[in-house]
Amino acid sequence: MTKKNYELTEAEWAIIQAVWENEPCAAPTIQEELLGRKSWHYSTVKTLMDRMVTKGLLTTKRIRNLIPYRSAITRVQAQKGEIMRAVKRAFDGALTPMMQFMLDEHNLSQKQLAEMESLIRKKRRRSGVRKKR
Amino acid sequence: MTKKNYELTEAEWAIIQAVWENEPCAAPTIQEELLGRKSWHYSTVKTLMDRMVTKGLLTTKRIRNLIPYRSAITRVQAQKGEIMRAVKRAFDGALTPMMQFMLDEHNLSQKQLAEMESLIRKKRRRSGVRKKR
DNA sequence: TTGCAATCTTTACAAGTGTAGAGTAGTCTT
DNA sequence: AAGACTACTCTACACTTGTAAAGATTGCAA
Repeated sequence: MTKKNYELTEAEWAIIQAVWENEPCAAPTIQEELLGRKSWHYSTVKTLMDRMVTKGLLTTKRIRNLIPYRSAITRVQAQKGEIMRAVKRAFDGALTPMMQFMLDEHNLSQKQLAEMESLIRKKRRRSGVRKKR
Repeated sequence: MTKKNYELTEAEWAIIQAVWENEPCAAPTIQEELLGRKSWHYSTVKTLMDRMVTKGLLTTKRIRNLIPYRSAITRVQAQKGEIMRAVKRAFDGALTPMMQFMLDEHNLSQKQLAEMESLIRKKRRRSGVRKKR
């Protein structure tokens, strides 16, 4: 069971998002894709991507003179990592306090609150029946 | 209106937590306080703290040979910063999706869900009356 | 007043991160 | 086959972060 926690840097987030939407894809694709948001030169993007391969965030397999990249982790994994990071640092690892904080500190609209509520209700009903996975 | 977003590093979190609980306090105090969790030497702690002063995370005012430190930001500000960081990077800045993700991906207990629900309900009632601050 | 203990200052260094220039190697076109 | 493209490789450099040793000060105790 892999429980590894991925913590991406700002730049890595930018890259991997582009990869998720284009994989398999070569570095030039990503560089172009990112233009506008990030004005990174090709070598910048390539360097970042290669480092990400080393870290296990992306994978590659050379095909002649082309190196297609793929993501090695899913968006969900990355999102989880980001949340874990926050909860660990700022809330002593306790998720509920973090969620309560969010409810308190960010004023959500009536509609958002309503959505959350129905979501929770659904969840409660389900988890009453289902065994913890 | 200052809306600055503070993003602390791991080490900075450790330090500032100790400061919040002891301020005003000198560097040696913090170093001792942290022993056990972090086996940092005095100069390590002092360096970190001084850098944090430069960054505006702590403040000081020398009194003879003593330099008492105080936090320059509140716990809530720091927590907000941490959350903002996550929501910006991983959820495109949208808070509700992030909360929904948390509900979905981390299986909270019945009790936790119930707590959340009542919290939201309370919030809804209140925000129905109150003007958005 | 001398010395010791407590505290602070200065300097350093390795690893990680953001950023990129310059050069090399396949490939396509004429 | 030579030139032009395209994609890749290598190397570098500044800044941040974690970590700390060694030296300078200050204040109190004897």
